[in-house]
Amino acid sequence: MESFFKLLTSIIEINETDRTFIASMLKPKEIEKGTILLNQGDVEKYVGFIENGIFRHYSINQNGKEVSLLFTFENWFVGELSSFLTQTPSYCFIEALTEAKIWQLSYDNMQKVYAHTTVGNKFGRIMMEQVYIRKAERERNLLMMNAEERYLDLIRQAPHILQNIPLKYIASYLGITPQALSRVRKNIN
Amino acid sequence: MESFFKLLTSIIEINETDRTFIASMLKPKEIEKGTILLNQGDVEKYVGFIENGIFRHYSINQNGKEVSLLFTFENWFVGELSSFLTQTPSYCFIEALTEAKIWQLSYDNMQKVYAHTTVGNKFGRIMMEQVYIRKAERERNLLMMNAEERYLDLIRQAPHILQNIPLKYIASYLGITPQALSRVRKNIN
DNA sequence: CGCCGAGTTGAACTGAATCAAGAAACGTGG
DNA sequence: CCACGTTTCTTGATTCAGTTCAACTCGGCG
Repeated sequence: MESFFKLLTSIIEINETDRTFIASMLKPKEIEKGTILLNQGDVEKYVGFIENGIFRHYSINQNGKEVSLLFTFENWFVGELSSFLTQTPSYCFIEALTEAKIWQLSYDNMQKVYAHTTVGNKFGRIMMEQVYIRKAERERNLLMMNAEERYLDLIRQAPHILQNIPLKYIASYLGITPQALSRVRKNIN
Repeated sequence: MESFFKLLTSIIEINETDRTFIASMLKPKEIEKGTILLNQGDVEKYVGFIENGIFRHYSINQNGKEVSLLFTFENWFVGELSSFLTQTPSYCFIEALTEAKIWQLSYDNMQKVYAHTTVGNKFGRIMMEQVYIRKAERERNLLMMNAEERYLDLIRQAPHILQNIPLKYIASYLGITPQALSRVRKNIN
């Protein structure tokens, strides 16, 4: 739990009361490798702070095509935000790619944090700003770069992904097939 | 300015003091059709609430390829958020597709609103949640749909775009050429 | 009128998908 | 620790969605 407050206090000062209040709402959860944390169609009830472990967010469309949307690592959050924020069914799955430990905060408790702490909304705003910026950058990459450029950008921006995630998932994250990624990698080496 | 407070009060209650404080920081701006509101490489100093008018956000890469990233309409905001929030150079342009009137809030004044009003952070958080959700949906569309599906989704979700924006811009928003869009449209009619 | 940008249509081309098969890595049970 | 089966990754051949290049139509505006 310390790692969560380390992130929090790097963004905002927090008094002891708020800290105790928030701490009381975080529930630890140990997760086995391969666990599906959230199913497509279910409502996301939690956002989890990752103490350790790696998660993959992915979606499957009507034709059975699967795409990876996000990989999340320690000291960041796991959870389907679109579903969590609106409390409507999720369009994506979340699975644990490794065993993991997270600290979960339920939607109801999140609302209490927003209502009863002085820091909640500011912290929430700044977190949302950060995830927004990442999504906006991804939109631009998908629209303006070809497969090779997107791959090069990924290994520049997030080399830890390459070291920890199977290539087939990286391929679908980049919007290409594993075969195409294999050829891109062959080409640049 | 009423339309801005209408949106604000639809999300959060606001007292007279805060309202007056925020109102004092909004500066009106009349904009001619074709005006470039923001240049690639410049830092976005304002976020603007659109009283009327239509704007296009677009980016141009090294190869001269231009893509439209966002169209914004009345009762919503115009401004390059990634640049505004980080106060770093923008990767995109904003142009007025029509004449327009907006209410501008500078970055410095925005910080004052966050620091000195009780509603600022909550309103900011909820706005960021909304723009995040839109971007996440767009990411999914770009990764999971082909050109025709993206077009059909656009006219379903945002028919006003089709009615107000030249097809060449819609094409690049969808990530395709005007020729490809023309063929998609021919195909579905 | 004539010009100019937007939109359409056609033909050739290309980046990436698909289909298919083999090689390498991985996990599991003996 | 090895053997076997399974999954991941690679490579080749073919196909296809969308690009590029080029020409033409249309509508608005000087």
